[in-house]
Amino acid sequence: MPELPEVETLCRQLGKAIVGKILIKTQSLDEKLYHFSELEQHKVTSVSRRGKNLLLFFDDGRVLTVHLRMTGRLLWQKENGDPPKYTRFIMTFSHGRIFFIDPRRFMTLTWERTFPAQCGPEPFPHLDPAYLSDRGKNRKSPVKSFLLDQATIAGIGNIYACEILHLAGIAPMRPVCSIDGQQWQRLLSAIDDVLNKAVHCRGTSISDWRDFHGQKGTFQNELHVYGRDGLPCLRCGAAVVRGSIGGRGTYFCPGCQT
DNA sequence: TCCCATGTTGCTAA
DNA sequence: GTTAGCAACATGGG
Repeated sequence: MPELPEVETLCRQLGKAIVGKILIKTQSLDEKLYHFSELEQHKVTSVSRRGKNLLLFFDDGRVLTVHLRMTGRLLWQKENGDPPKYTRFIMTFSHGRIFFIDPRRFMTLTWERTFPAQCGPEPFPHLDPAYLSDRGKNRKSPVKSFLLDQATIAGIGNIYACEILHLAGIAPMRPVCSIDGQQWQRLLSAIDDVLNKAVHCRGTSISDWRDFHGQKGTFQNELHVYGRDGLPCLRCGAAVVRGSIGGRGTYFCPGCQT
């Protein structure tokens, strides 16, 4: 579910709600995971994002790294009341609670002195123009797999990879090493445009994504290819095709992505 | 019933 | 060393 724009949205909202506040209590509603009573009575000093990881820094120097995987959500609630269905973990502050909701239970929480980051550079808000083409110059793998590789770039997922390649006019199965200079420029600028716009839209609510306050994002209204197989391309009118690359559903326009 | 799913990891084989 | 493919994780929705 959550890719960079969704995690960035949560990061900003969470920062406003809990930085400087003391975590009073934690509760695990999933016996399989999450026994973090050591977090209690510590103050949150800052909140940041690394790729799709959300990082909560505490005043004892440790970091809680939250990865939402496919269906994880965080929801802030000021009032008392029952936790929503699929709530797996609860953090209680003096002024509200955070529900960690995850139907599929893939979400991971790790509590360490350092955060795990075998992540490549951040594409948001900007990426070094020379980096991508240099890293990709000898690679034969499909450019879409390259974009999804978190060690290459941190934070791009399946929806935004499809949208970025469509905006750049590049077919997703193209070998990375076949991308020419002008196409690298288009790719860079498409990464920049798509991610910045998606952050501005507070993410893509295609099925169940909601932000920290339960609101839908609006980028689902801006999608040009993702989920549009059989429908006309919004740029050239050809029918959008759904294929598979690296085992992931891949939407592209055979008319204007070459 | 079958297939799909916004993610990651680990294994196998080419 | 690369790379592609696939199962696994666990569950809901169409």
